Amino acid sequence: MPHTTPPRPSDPEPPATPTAPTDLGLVDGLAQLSFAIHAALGKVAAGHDLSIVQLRMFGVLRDREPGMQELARHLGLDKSSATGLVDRAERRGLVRRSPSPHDRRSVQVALTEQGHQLAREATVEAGQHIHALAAHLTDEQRAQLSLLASAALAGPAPS
Amino acid sequence: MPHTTPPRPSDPEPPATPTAPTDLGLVDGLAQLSFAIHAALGKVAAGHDLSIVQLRMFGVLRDREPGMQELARHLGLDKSSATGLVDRAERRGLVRRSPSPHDRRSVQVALTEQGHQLAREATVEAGQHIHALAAHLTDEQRAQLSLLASAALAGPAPS
DNA sequence: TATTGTTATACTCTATAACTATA
DNA sequence: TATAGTTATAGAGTATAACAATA
Repeated sequence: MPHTTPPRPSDPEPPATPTAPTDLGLVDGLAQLSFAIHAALGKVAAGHDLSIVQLRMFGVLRDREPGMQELARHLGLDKSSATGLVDRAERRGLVRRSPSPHDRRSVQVALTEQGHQLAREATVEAGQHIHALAAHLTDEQRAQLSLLASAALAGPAPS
Repeated sequence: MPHTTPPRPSDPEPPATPTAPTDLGLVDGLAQLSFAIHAALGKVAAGHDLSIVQLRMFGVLRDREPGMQELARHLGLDKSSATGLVDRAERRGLVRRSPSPHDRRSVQVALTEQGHQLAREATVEAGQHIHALAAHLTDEQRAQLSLLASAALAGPAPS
């Protein structure tokens, strides 16, 4: 587990040498990039009084109206965890449970209009933050990075 | 509520068209890659009955013997959060608190030998997992990805 | 007065197990 | 029996506020 100290807002010392692109290596580079992105998404979420998990749930619900079990599966959680997640969002009027027309045991989870609005805003902000991370790369570098990230994800990865 | 992170005004190219297709690739690609890496690190941590945060703490303690406040700062946490973190690790014999020789208010947090052993193992495993994510890229692509990730991180930390 | 660390409190997130109501 | 969802419970992780000891 690489160290990956996240960006500290209180860091007193500005970088003395601005442009010294040291290669951290694949593992450390990706790990640190991952934490940087995670931190950025956390800020976006916090700006709307949400957690990262809530934000991911909103991402899932943008395109779907899943049942609780399916929602949990999308997020990699147990169904009981999804219950609380949806409870808290529902209390704030961001999502809604509706009875499924086909199965009386099941519910359909959907974003409310307010939830959709928030999801749209957060999507834009997340894009800005992530884009800012790559702001000083050239256009070509950004394109390459985008391509390589997609390529890595496309592979038969998981262990 | 006190979210004072406005979008970077220095962004040179605001999206002229409503739906900027070029950026969506970058943003989604990096976001998903970030989650994939996070998940991989989570598996490594879980394999040792640790959380990702504990794993990061171990990374910090590999090179340092910080005080509680400094440890918290490295992890981006409040000092009160670090108390519990260290408590739980100490109960398992993985870290140790020692009185600071210079400041009687302060303690020094250090890995025990068992903690060091675990940190070494986890480092190796994390490397393997991240490598597996990029296993089907060519050597050149991996090198590029490594370089681009480092370059992105080297830049002026945004937001 | 300021700083270091802990405690008290409250909340989110998470899983396991047990429960209900369907199927 | 099997599945969908909830509840009960327990624990980690987090922050804020208040506190004690020390600087």
